[in-house]
Amino acid sequence: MVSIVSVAKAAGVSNKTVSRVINGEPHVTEDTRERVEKAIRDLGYIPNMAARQIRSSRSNTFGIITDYVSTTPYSVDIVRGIQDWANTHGKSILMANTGGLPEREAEIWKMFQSHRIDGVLYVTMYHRVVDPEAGDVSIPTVMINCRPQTSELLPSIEPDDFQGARDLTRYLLERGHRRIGYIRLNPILLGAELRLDAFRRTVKEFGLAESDLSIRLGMEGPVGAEENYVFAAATEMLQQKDRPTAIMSGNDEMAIQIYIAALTLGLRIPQDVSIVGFDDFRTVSLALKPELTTAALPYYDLGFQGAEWLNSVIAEEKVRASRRVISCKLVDRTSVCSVKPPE
Amino acid sequence: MVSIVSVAKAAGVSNKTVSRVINGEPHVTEDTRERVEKAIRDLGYIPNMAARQIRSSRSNTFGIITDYVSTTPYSVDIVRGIQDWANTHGKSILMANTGGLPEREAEIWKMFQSHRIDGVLYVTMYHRVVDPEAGDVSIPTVMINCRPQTSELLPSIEPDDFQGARDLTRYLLERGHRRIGYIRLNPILLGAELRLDAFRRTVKEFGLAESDLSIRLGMEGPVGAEENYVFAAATEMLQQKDRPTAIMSGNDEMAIQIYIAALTLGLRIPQDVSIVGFDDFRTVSLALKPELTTAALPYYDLGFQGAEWLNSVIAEEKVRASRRVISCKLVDRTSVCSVKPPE
DNA sequence: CAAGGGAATGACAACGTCGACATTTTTGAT
DNA sequence: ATCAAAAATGTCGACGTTGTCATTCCCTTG
Repeated sequence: MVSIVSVAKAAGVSNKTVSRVINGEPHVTEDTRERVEKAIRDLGYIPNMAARQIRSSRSNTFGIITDYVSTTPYSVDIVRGIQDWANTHGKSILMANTGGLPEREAEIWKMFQSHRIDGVLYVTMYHRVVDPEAGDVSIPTVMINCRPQTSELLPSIEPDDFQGARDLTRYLLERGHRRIGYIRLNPILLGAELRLDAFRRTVKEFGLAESDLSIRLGMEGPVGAEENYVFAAATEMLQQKDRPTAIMSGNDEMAIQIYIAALTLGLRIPQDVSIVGFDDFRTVSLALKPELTTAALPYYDLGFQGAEWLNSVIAEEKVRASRRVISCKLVDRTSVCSVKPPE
Repeated sequence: MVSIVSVAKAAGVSNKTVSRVINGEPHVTEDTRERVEKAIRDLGYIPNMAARQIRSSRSNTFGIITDYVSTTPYSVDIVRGIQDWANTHGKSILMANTGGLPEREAEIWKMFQSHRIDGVLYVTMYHRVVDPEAGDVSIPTVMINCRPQTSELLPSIEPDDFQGARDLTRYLLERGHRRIGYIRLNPILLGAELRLDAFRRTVKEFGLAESDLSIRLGMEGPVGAEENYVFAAATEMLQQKDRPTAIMSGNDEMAIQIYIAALTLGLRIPQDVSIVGFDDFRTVSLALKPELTTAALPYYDLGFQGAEWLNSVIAEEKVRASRRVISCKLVDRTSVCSVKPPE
């Protein structure tokens, strides 16, 4: 393998000079620099990160740990965001997936340490504690899309589910909807509670009574094997005498079933029922006709900013635990229409 | 940082002996081994991959290059398959995304070489040539879910779109369907042609005439910004006098629109129209009611076997180009019903 | 008890890079 | 032309590991 030494030989200079050129250090004549650069090109030399790291004890590599995230299609954008930041800042990404198995997670931390990664991005779907294995070693860590259960041990960055759901609720209220259905997300998801809470509060602030609301559980159980009540719940909800004029869906995916339930009952969307989703999972929200009005989860930004944050945590060499929240943008499409105020 | 030297000191042996213990080499007394292992535990020693690599010029790391794959939610399973194989075989995964930009791809190859990765898994959605930048350097590479355009330069592993579509077509024919609609995938996708071809041939073998078929283009244009004709095409197709009794959808995602079109026209699924998808993108296929009969793309296996293959290519140190194909499993759900044969 | 042989252990160098420091060359002011 | 300061370049060692080869130890055999 061509090393710095061969380049030095070819260019007729010392290794150190080559090193200087590679790292853009000063104190090199323009002439020498060019000669070295030519030698580098000719020999196809590429610096050896391992050797570099062994000297500097900096690997310029971030680790990503995911649990089921890579299973849930929406959140690939988190990873894309991280990659984009890393790529444009000369960092590499080492990636591993726990599949939810604690023993595998322990292995992964070990593997990461063994690569002497500079920091970890811990990406999960759940509100959970980072494995002690992790906490012991003081690798800078930023949690993305989740938060440490044990108070504020680690920095975390999350979507603002509350704000997203509040905006969506207001959106419906402003358009005259007064009987609103709500089909709940699987309660094990961190967002479930936040969204429902936002819905309840916003609606109450506006003066609606509990009896104007139809709230149903859409799903429950472990990820990948959940019980699915959405279709049944939506059907039942829409057959009520005073059926809701609008339904908020826990997420976009569940909205598919609500659409089908409504259409099967012969209801038109949005004239007879308006529907809003959550996530802006475009595979779904754009496939539905009429296209789904929803709140976009800022997955890409979560990843991008998470990586950026991790980098600064590493630079400052102290982990300032705190929580950041990124807002969800309301995406206004065509699944909602206005309702005449009651005479 | 605690190194092999500190362990040796603590255990009162030479570094080499510690090295022997770590790598499970013979010629170490049980007694010594235990003493060393204790020292390792006490000090929390973790081997330094970079140093190891510098000696052995083996990084035990695979690189994954993706283009838009990580954007398309279905294919995250490829990555999961790779990770699972890697994890259970002591390999690490370095990951990068081109976003379709050739210049970034070049950078990524450089980054990979700089980490001296052992091999590359090239994962894309398209039928395309690997960048010359890649071909020059002789890093063992396996292509997943795509194939090199220039004949058989590199090993590739793909889903058997043809077989999947043939099985699905037969499935419909066996259930008495004789007028069948087909809504085509975006032609830039490798699978589009294969699936349509399989459909056409199977139907012809069976003796149907071209006039029994309604074939429409569902989407076209660049990924992420495609024109979407599915809903319109399905609506039009289902309004024909002799409307199809079954529709094959280019993929599951497009089936959403077909469902909605059918329901909006007051047709029942499957009694009035049967529908089949492709991919088994469970987020969709299980959300649709009735649940969608479809052909499961073997994404996980593609990744898992791709990694395994790459490993053997590395071991043999010669790249035997060839193509492997993994079959698609038909997933029989409830979106199809039998049709009485014409009297 | 000596010799021989294998098992256990150790000393040392080398991998590729860069930091600390040393040396040489150039520059500029006198 | 002289000399000091600055710039350019070089030497050397260390990072953590393991391969090569040497050394020490213990056991077997005669």
